[in-house]
Amino acid sequence: MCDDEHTNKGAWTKEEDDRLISYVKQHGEGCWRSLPKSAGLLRCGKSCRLRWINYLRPDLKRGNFTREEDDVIINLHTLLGNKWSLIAARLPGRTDNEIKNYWNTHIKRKLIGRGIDPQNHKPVTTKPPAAAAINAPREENPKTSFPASMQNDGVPMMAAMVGGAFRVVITGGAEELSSSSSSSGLSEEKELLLVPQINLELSISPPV
DNA sequence: AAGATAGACAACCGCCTGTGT
DNA sequence: AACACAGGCGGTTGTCTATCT
Repeated sequence: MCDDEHTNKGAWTKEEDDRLISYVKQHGEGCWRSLPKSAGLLRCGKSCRLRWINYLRPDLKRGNFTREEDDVIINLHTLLGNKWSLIAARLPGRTDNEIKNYWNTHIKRKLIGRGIDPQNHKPVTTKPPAAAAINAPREENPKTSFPASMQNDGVPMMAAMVGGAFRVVITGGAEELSSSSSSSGLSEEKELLLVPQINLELSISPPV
C-alpha cells in the first residue's frame, strides 16, 4: 500500500494530527486517497483514515474499558467471533482496533485464566468439550442453568454477565444463527442472556 | 543500576468487498 | 460481464513503557 518513498511511516506527529483534524473538520470524512495531498500530509490515504478513525475522531471514548464493556465484548465475540467492526458498532466511542487490541491483551488472558477457550468460549478440558461442559448435569449447581465447568468463583459466566435478565432473540431467514449457549439447553427459541441496556438484536434476512 | 522480558497499543500490511464505468 | 478503484477489515508487527531479575 503506502510504498511511496516520499510517504511518512510510523508514529504521527502533533503537526500531522493537527493537519488531519483540521482538514476533516473542514471537508468531512471520505476521499482518503486524495486527502493527504489536499491536506498537505506525507502519508497515504489509508494511514490517514486509520489515524482519524482510531485516534482523532472527536467522539472517541478514551480510557479503560468498563466491566460492562468487557461483558459486551465477550458476549458479542461468542456470537460473532473476530468481527471486531461489528462488535465496535455496539460499543459507542470504541474502535475495532481498540477492541481487538483489548481482546488480545486483556480478555483473552482473562478467559484463559478462567479455563475458557477464547476462540470458541468453551471450557478448556482434556475431555471432549461436548461431554465436559454441554452435557454436564444441571444438578451440579442448582442455582444456575450452567454446568459447574462454565462457572467462575461459583458465579456462572453468563449469569455474571447478565445482572438483570435481558433477552436477545436471534432471528434469521433461510439460515438462522445459533449460539453455543443454545446447545446448553437454555431455550428452544435461541435466546441469549446478555448485558442489559444494549440492543443486541441481530437478524439475517434472505435477499429480496 | 542495567539488561532482559512482558505488556500495551498504535500503526502497517494484504486481502476482500462494494461501487462505478 | 469485466475491470478498476476506494474503502473497510482482520491479522500482524513495531515500538514504547513497566516490571522483573
